[in-house]
Amino acid sequence: MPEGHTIRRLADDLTRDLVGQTLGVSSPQGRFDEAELVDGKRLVRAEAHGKHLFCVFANRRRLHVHLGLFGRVRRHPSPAPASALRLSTRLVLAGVRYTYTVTGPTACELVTPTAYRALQARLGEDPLHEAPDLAAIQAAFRRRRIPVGQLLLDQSVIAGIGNVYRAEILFLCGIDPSRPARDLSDDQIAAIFETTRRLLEAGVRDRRIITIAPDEIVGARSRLRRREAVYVYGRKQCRRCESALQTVLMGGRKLAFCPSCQRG
DNA sequence: TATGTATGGTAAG
DNA sequence: TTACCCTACATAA
Repeated sequence: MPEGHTIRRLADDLTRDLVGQTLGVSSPQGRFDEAELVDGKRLVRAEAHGKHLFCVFANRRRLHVHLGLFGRVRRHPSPAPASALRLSTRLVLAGVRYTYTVTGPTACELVTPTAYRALQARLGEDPLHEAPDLAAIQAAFRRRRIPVGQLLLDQSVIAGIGNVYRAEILFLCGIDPSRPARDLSDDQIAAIFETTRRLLEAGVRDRRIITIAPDEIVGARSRLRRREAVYVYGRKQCRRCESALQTVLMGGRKLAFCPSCQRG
């Protein structure tokens, strides 16, 4: 589930459902023992930066959640059914009408202002934020000779891209993933950035990753299977030209690309 | 029941 | 680069 769009959507949902309310905060699993420090406090704000979620409480405590690869968030009507509070549930945020539960996160902790600043400092531009700095991204590309396919997963450059979006962005921009980042033109970097923003925004709206053009969708969007919703990720053949896709391991993760559509 | 895989990240070597 | 952490689900046996 979790690339940048998921977390932004989650922050928006929490803002709508829980902000302004006094929350019951607990950890059935017991591994988030700081829960008691914000239990019974009013939630003031929920915000996303890349794949990181922050919840600020009225007592100025700040909750940091990172879902990692396995983390999942579920929303239940309050009071949550007992099945939602199973032993693997790390975090419960219980509001008036809705209760959110989190399982399997990489991080679920209260952060000090210092730790928060350190975290922000190593996160790059979030394309979903108000005024992202394109020039800073272009400068970051210039500094690196690693393959662009590897750079796109570096959260200190652009925050929020994951393995699915990486493959789709490079495809849509027609860029060979192996090209050194510093060799890309400013226009290509700008195109990568604009494509990232467009896809993430669509992901927030759709609550899922759909990268194909609207007019390519046949039938109901809800019945669109994941493999049919993308051009290259998880596929064997290019959705556009039917060429056999190539797969490389880049940044330790599988990356599929179309040798015919991505020569630039 | 066991195995493999997954939209992520950190820390050790 | 590798090992490791976190959970759920699909598929194999």
